[in-house]
Amino acid sequence: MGRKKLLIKRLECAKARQSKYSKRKIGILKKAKELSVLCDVDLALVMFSPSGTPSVYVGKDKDLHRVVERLSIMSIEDREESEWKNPHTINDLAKLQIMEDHLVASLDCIRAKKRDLIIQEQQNQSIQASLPQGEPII
Amino acid sequence: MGRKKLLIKRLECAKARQSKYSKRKIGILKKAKELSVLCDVDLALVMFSPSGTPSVYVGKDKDLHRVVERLSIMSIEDREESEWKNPHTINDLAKLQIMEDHLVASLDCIRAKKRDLIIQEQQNQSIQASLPQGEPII
DNA sequence: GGCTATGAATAAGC
DNA sequence: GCTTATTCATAGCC
Repeated sequence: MGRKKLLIKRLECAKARQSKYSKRKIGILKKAKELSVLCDVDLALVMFSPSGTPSVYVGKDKDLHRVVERLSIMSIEDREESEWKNPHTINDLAKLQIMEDHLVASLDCIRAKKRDLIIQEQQNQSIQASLPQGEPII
Repeated sequence: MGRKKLLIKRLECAKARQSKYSKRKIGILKKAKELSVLCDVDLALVMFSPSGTPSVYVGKDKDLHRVVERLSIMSIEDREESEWKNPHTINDLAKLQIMEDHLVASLDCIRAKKRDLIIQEQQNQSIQASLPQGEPII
């Protein structure tokens, strides 16, 4: 769309990339929101500008939020690691700490779920064992 | 766009939601890919159809893949949990175990990074301490 | 899932 | 960022 047809290949000029990104980011964020609302659908979109700034849209399921946050943090971390130039070590340590905290919280959550499931399974088995004999449940 | 202007609100007919999703999914996936290629940008898009099938596009940075996979698994898990009807407990336990393993691996990775940073920081300090006195570095 | 009329997104240019 | 000529995505149909 636009005055001329544009070939979809990497724009070599960095300035052009940033400019194009600024415009199209708005469009795709709108599309994501429309799709999520119209179709009542779980959706997550994360993008990083050429300079590394993340933009996020998460539709409907708010549980996706936490995962997407982690996605953003991890990717920023990866980017800075690859641009490893200055010793902003304290800042990086703080970010790692945040990531670690997030992961520990997620682990706690998952292990709690596991415990619940195991307990529930045991209860099901004892109920089944105490039932009068009938057709075996498959 | 289209024959009439469409208001952006949840389509009440489930059949219409699925149909609309099928069409717009193609459009937004194309947009995501174009943006990622044109602007050479890291991007992740995950959607779940009304019936729960995930569609994914990840552009450029393949490290996002692992996180997006986890995003998909976790969201499927959440969905099935909310549709809690049949005791397919074993299956759920297996999924939780996969998630736990992923998280543990991520934690190991992050803690290793932390150790490296701390050691590096200590080395920087001892180098600095052994330098001749000059202007303090701020 | 394919077909058009139409509304939207956006390429160039300011 | 704002405007406008164009191309693109898609609503309603089948």
